[in-house]
Parts: sequence; C-alpha cells; structure tokens
Amino acid sequence: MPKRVDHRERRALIADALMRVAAEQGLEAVSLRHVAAAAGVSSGMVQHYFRTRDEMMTFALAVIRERNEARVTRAIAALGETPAPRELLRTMLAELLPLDEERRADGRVALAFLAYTVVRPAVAAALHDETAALLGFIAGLISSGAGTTVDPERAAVGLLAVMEGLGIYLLGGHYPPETALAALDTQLDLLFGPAEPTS
Amino acid sequence: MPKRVDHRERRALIADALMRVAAEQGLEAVSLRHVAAAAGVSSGMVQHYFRTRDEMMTFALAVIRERNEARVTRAIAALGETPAPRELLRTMLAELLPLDEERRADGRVALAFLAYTVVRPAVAAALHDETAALLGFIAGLISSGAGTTVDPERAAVGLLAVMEGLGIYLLGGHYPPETALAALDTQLDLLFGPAEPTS
DNA sequence: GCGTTTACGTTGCAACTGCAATGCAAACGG
DNA sequence: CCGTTTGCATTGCAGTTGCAACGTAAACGC
Repeated sequence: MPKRVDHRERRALIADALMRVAAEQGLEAVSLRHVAAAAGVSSGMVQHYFRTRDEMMTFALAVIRERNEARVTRAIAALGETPAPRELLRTMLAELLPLDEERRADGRVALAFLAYTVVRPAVAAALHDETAALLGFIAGLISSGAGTTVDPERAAVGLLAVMEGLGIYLLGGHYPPETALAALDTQLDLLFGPAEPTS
Repeated sequence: MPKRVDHRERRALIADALMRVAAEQGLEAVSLRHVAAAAGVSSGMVQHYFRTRDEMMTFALAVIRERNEARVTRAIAALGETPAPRELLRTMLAELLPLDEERRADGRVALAFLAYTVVRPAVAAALHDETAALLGFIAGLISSGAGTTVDPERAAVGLLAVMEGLGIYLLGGHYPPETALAALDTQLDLLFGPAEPTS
C-alpha cells in the first residue's frame, strides 16, 4: 500500500473550495478546473478524488448538511441540561438561519443545491429524511410545551416553513437579521403564548 | 417599416420555451441553442429578440412574476365584492403555493431564479419591491382582522415566510399539498383565532 | 532489485457554450 | 423600381466544459 494520504481530508479540502466558488459565483460556475484552481491543486487531482462532477456535488451537499447538524447540536449543547422547549426551539431555528456571513455563504450554496436537487430527484432523498426527522423533533417540542390547542404536527410544519422562508428572504437581502428574528419570536409567541423578554 | 411582427408575442414564445427547459432540466441547461430547439426556432432568431443570454433570463423572470400576479388578482377577483380579510389572505397565499403541476413548473423555475439572483444582486432589486408591497398588503389585512394582539408587521413577515417555506418543501416533494394547506390554515388560525370549517 | 498499487500531473478531445458576423428575403417608403 | 429597414437563418470562432488517457513518482511487499 503506497503513498498513504488521508482521503477524507483531501475530499474535504476540495469540497471546501467548491463551496467557496459556489457561494461567490453560483453553482453553475462550479467546474472541475474552477474548483481545482480555487483549491490550489491540479484538475487531475480533483478527478482522482471524484470520478465525476456529480459525485463531487453530492459530496458537497452532504458536507453542508453535516455542517448544519453540527451547528445545531453545538448550539443546543450550550443551552445546558434541560432547557425549556421554547428556548430549545428558538435556539435551534435561529441557528439554522443565515444570520452571519458564514451562514450566509453556506445558505447561498444550500439554496443553489435546493434548486439543483429539485430537477434531480435522485439526490433529493437525503433531504427528505432530514426534513422528516426535524419535523418529528419539532412536533415533540411543541406538544410538550405549547399553550394553545394546536395540532403539533401541523404547527411543526408551519414553524419549519417559517424558518425556511425567513432564510430565503434573508439570503435575498429582503430584510435584516433583526426582522427575521423578530418574526421568529412572534411565531413562537403565537404557539407558546407571549413570553418574558427574549435575549 | 418592413415585415411587421408582434415583438412581444415572439419574446413570450421564446420565454415559454425557456421555462419549459428550465422546469425540466434546471436553469443551467438554459442555453441559446437549447431554448431555440425547445421553441422550434433557429438559435439566430432567439438572438434576434434577446441580444444576450442575460437579457433573456431577465425577461423570463419578469414573465414569471407577472404570471403570479395575474394568478393572484384573478383568484381574488373570484372572491366577490368584500371578502373577509382572512379569506382573502388564504386565497392569495394558497394561490402562490405550487399546488398543481402548472404552478409546480413555475415554482421550479422561480426557485432556480432565486438561487440565480442571490449571486447577481443587480437582478434582485425587482424581487425586493415585490416582497415589500406584498408585506404591506398582508400587514394591512392582519391588522384589520386579526383577533390576537400581535404586531401586524411581524406577523406579516412570518406569514409570508410560511408561504415561501411551504412552497420550497412542496417543490422538494417533502409533503403533499394537503399538508401544506393544513399548515397554512393552522397558521391563519393562530393569527385570527380558530375559524368555521374552511372549504 | 522488482512488481504492484496509489497519488497525482499533463495532455487531448469531442461537445458545448455565448456571441459576432454575414447573408438573404420580405415588406415598406420614396 | 429602388433603397432601406426589419426578420430571420447560417456559419464561424474563441473559450469552456467533463472526462478519458496517458504519464510519472513515490511507497510498500517480496
């Protein structure tokens, strides 16, 4: 076994370059040579780690989802032992919003991938599962803490949609972060009843 | 003045072909030749009516927005003289959701354009205005009809976000139309208080 | 030493891209 | 009849694309 190299590290390096390109110029600018240049490597090397462009794309999409998941789990862990459902929900959803430049960059790529997968149903299956899992989690939190008598499932769908929609409008620059957060809190107020002043 | 041809009609014909291509294979598959083939014309003719590809894109984007606007005004007009705010709101938002195949096709293209404009801020200005106008309209309806004591502006932002998010998830096939409509109604319940059974 | 396997770099190619250029036919004003 | 303007088709070109095909260098087992 010759020349051992950390395979995953290289792939991550390339995927990182891909996302830089995608965030700045859109997914359609993501070509083998372009990504290779951004990563500072030869285009042959990119081909070595991803036999096809589509394979590279799929990997990058997985990276984004992992990053989001890591962000959320980290933010939740920072909440302490047994946070209130509403606080947990707010933290989680706010973390998924593109509120700073880092998350904006990720969000731009994610949005591009969203449009990408809509036309390629095969790739979209993974997103399906993620949504379903998130949905169940949110529904549980709502039913365990909401004051009003709403169907938790439906409310969860709505809440997730609010988050997604706010993300879209944030990326489009339609309004500033504070407005999005205010809208999110208003939404939570509707579900849980008005709350003591949130941070 | 020789050979008079309806300029707008031709452009509409081409834009229509563009959207068929975009809906089926994504925006990145939209090339001069491809669109020309889909429209059944020569690529030279496409060039005659749109001097650059970007000009063609911008026009297609405008067409989509006009179609949406027409859909909404038509649906609202069908409501009669003085509809209740809630009913008006529901009709409007439901009309903007990709609930049938026609609107799904439009939605796919719109989503692709969304990702497209995020990287090209110059094109996004028009969307800005549209959102702002919609927002003001919705806020007015809420403040004139909502039962709870919420800030109409914030609630409008949330409601619009719900609609956008539901649209995204519908396009992704994450859940069926009924689920989206149910979530929308739940959202309206939260704002206006539970209502008599909706159609 | 040698053979094999991995890790690249380089080159080449057919396909495609946007776009300019050119040509021609038709319709109108004069 | 003729020039001009418009509508459209064809062709060509430089650039880019994904990908295959090579090459070579390094690390290891034997």
